[in-house]
Order: sequence, then C-alpha cells, then structure tokens
Amino acid sequence: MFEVEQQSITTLIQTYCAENDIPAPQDLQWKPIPFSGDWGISTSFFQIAAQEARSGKKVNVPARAQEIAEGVASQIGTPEGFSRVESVKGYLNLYFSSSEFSRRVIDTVLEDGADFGHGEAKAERVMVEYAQPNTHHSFHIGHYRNSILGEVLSRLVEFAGFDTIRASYPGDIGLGVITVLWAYDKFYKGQEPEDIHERGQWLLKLYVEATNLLTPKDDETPEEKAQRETYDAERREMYRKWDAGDPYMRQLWLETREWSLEELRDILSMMDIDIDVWFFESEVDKPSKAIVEELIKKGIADDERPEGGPVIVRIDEKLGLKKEKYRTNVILRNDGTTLYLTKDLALAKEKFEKYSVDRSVYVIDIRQSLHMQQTFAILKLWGFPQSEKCHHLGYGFVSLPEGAMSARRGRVVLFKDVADEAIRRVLAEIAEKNPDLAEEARMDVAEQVGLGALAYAMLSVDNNKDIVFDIDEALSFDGHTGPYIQNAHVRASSILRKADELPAEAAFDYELTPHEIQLVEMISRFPSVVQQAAKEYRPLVMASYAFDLATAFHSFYHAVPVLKAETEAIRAVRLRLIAAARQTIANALRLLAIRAPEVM
RNA sequence: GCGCCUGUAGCUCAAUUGGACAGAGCAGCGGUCUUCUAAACCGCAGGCUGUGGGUUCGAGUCCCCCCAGGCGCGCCA
Repeated sequence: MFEVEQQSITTLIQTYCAENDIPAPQDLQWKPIPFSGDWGISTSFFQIAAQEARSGKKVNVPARAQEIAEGVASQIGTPEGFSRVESVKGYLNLYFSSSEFSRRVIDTVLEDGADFGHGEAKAERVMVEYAQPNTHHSFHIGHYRNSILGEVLSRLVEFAGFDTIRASYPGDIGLGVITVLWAYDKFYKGQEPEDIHERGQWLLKLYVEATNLLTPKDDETPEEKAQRETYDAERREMYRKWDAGDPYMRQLWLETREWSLEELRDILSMMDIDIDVWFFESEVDKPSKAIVEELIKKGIADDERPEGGPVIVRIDEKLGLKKEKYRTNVILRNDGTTLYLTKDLALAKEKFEKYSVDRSVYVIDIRQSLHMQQTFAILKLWGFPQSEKCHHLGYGFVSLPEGAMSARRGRVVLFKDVADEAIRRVLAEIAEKNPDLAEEARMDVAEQVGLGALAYAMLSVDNNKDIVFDIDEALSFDGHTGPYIQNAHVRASSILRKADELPAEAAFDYELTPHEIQLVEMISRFPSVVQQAAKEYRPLVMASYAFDLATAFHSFYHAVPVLKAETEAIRAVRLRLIAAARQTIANALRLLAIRAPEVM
C-alpha cells in the first residue's frame, strides 16, 4: 500500500550511498517495525557494513551499520507522509504519519470492499487438485483436512491474482471398490438406505464386513478357508468382468459410485466447495496405458516384460544423476495393468494439454512425497516444461488419540458425524450465551460457527504436521479458534447496525490511541499476507493473520468507545475503522472458507 | 542401507524464510459485565528452541555429528 514511498526512500538511500562512497544496495528489504506504540517501516544496514568489512576495511559491523543509518537519517530528513525518522541499532526506522496512513488504509478498504487485498492479475493458470477420496467409502476427517486445505489454497491463489481451476480426483476403481461391489451384490442388494449420508456410510460398513470375510484368519478351519477362497475368487472374477466392460458389473459400479458421489457432493457443498473439473481414476486408466507405450518408444521407460518383468522407469539413470534420488518406478505391472503413478502421468498430461495449466498443485498426503517427486521427474523426462511448476502440498496425516484411523477396526471418525456434533454444541452454546437469538437464525448460525471451528482447527496447524484429532479440542469455541474470529465480525456488525449510517469520510486527525493504530496496522497487512500465503502455498499464514486481526479488533473493542465517542468527528473515524475491520475480517474468513456471521 | 518429516512454555501450536526482546491459545492464579454481544478483555506465572560443534555483525531458522519420535523406498494408493 505504501510501495511508492518505499521506492522513493530507497532511491534517496542509494543516492546517499553513492555520494558517500558506500557500496550502494540494489534493493533494500523493507519490513514493518516490530513493536511500537506507532508503526512504520524499517530497513537495516548490516549487509552494507558487512560488505565494507569484507572488502578489506577494518570496521565494526554493528557500529558501522548504525553510523550509516544515522547518516541516512540526517540526509533524508522527514519525508512526506512520515512523522519521524530515527536510527537505532543499525536500523533506519521511518514512522508513518498516523492520520495520513490510517485514512488511506481505511478509505482503500471501504472503497474496495470484498475485493480489498485482491492481487493484480497474474499471467498464469493454476490448477489445484484436492478432494480425492475413494468412492464406496465414507468421507472421514482425514479427507476433510485434505479438502479444506485444497479449497483454502485455491481461494488464496485465486485472490492473489491467478486464474484458478479446482479439480477433484476421486478414486472410483480398484480392489477396494470391487470388494464393496462384491459384498453388496452378494448379500445386500436392494437393502440400501435412502438418506444420502446413511447410504454412503453403509457402503463403508459393507467394506468392513467384506474385508473380514476375505482376510485370512490365524485359526481358521479348512471349511472357513475354502469359503474364503471361494469368496476371493468371486471378487477377482468381478474385477475381471468390470475390466472387460461387462454391462452388469458396469451398471452395478456406476449405481453404487453415484451413491458415494452424492454424499461427496453434499459434503463439499456444506464446505462451500465448488469443484470445476472432476477427474476419475477409472477414466485415466486407458490413456495411461498408451502413455506407457509412448515412454518405451522414447527410451524413457524400459520394458522388462519379455523377461517376465514389468515396465519401469530408471529415473535417476535417465536424468543422469549419480546419487540415488528418485530411484526406479514401475509404471506397468507384468500383467499389463496400470498403477497409481501411471494414471497420474495421464492425468498430468490432461491437465497441461486440455486445461492449459501452467502451475499444478497437488494436495496429497505427505507420505506420498517420493511418489510425487517421481511423477514430476518423469514428466520432466517426458518433456513437459510445466513439470518445474508442479508443487506437492503435502499434509500430515490425521490420527485419533487411540491411534491411526482404521476402517477395519471400526475406528474412523466421519466428517458428517463431527459436523453434526459441532452444530449440536453450538446450539447448546447459543442457548446458554445468547438466548435472545431468534429461533429461525439459530440453525444457520450454528452451522456457520460449528463448521468454522472445525475448519480453523485444521487450518491453524501447518500442513506438514500430523494432527491427532481430538473432537473437544477441534470443537472448542474459546481462544485461538474460528469462533473467536467470527465473534469479532459479529461485534463489528452489531455496532454498525446500531449506527444510523456509515460516514462517507473521516479525517484521522486526532491523537489516535494505540488500539486504533494497532487495528489499522493489522488491516493494512492483509494484502501482503494474501500474497505471502499464496506464494508459499500455506493456508496457515492466512489463518494466523486472521486470528491476530481479530485480537486487534477485540482489544480495540474493549478499550475504545465508538457509538459514544467523545466527539462526532471521532465517532465518524471509529465507525469507518470498524467497517474496514469488519470488511477485512470477512475477506480473511472467506479465504479460509469460513463463514462470517452477523450474529452469534 | 538410503532418504524425507518432526523436536520450541505442563499441553497444542506460531515465529514476516537469517534480523530488534522467541510469541499465542489451552490448563493454572488474580482482576473486568446497570456501559457498543463476557464465544470477549486486562494482568501474573511459565523457555539452555532435543544435545554438541560450525558459518555469520546476527541462528529457533543455514551446514555437520549425534539423540528421540514418525514416515517412505520396482509391480498398494
């Protein structure tokens, strides 16, 4: 927001250095001054001083840095828009003129509204792939982490200025899927529940049952063993039929798949996720086989089928690496079937060619890091320049206090159950804390706040860390939580409702309190936070910011009267400040895929 | 064997990518609702950033050796 001032001062400093025979910096790093009653920007001269030291002069770096800072300070005086300049410990600090800075920030926010913080359009198209649950299973809390991360990342890169495409890639085929089909067809056909979620969860039950029937037991009798082997043969035969395009199997598969997708779509809609492109694993199977042939022809893949082996890519060797890094990967089994990686190659080609994607982000379990690196490396060997701009956003896996989630042990926490529980808890909270809230609004608010708490619990941990999911922690409404941020939005909304109307302008020309300044400062940081979060592919950056912004607001709220301000002019300023804070909180929450309620 | 991730307050996590005094929340203790929503605010207490070296004016951050935990390594996804 103050790039112009920053640039002009950078130029002044460069001139000063040139005139005084000091090595001139090409580009200065400007940072906010860490703590202050008021605020400003700063830069340091350690690097210049160190450079002098290295060139042979005998200098004490900190002292020299301070000397330069003092020289610059006296040279540039107090530039327009700043209230004072100081040199401290080798840093040059420039304090903004409070009134000018504040007015500009607040005017900008209120003018831009929902667009405040939106980055300039970038020339690249980004595709974010997330929400890749397997069908014929139910959506658990691990899938939820994946989806919320992917959605927030999409919103961040989009808002930062990139043309953005959201892609989902459900795993709709594989042995697990066939296992469910087998159990359904054999034991349960026609018994499926009506309700979308019950039906989705029922499929998971079938899977667990079927797996039990098909898994060897230590103490099984010969009869049991024979039974199990018969079952397994039936299952394999079903897979073969599916693969051959058998109409009955295809129909069975499509029908049951649709049940899962209905549930998935409903959950994504609860999460306010709107997927642009649906890729299905089953659809990239055939194309991926053709790719194997192409890679063999190009000499990238080695065909060991004549010796009874698979088709492999010796990635390190083909890249000419001496030390092992990407190792070797199988892209076609010796029975001619494809693997996960093979399909990912086909998928990538589709993304690059059909959707003209320049930058491709994969939100996938961090344990698949090596596989993702291998995929990118093969794409590079294959000749896709976009391979350089493929990024794996790995995230740590979600386990439970009693251990890893395990469908077979019935130890799975489903998203829908947690969401329902969240809403129940918020309703109870409302009954206690805000009994006057209109009955019609309660359910809506409960959904917004309950899901907000859950989303924030996932987003406030850096993506590469594992999460042990504790429902009481995840659904906490106090402290560092989603509702804390939402509550700031509610309080701001409440004040603005009570004010007759928002003053069209206000001059911040009185002695601003530290709380007001802190709030303005937090608001002003939003645009750069958007850019940082998008650049680093880190939702956490925005999550942390939103909390800090809300904290600044809550502190302000308690300390500074608005509706009953000392004078009309001050009231006008504070109303505009609150409107801007509310807008910025709303924008930040929107990027976090968390709703911003008016009441709670 | 090779490689990746993690280790920060009792617990759960941050730290503007090498900058100023390592910050929050929870839990604990003490205050604040006849005043714009107390899902909040204010204060107290809590630290050898796993250990040891190195680079640097400056290291939680970069490099090396260890320690502890987790994960991954040709026909699972």
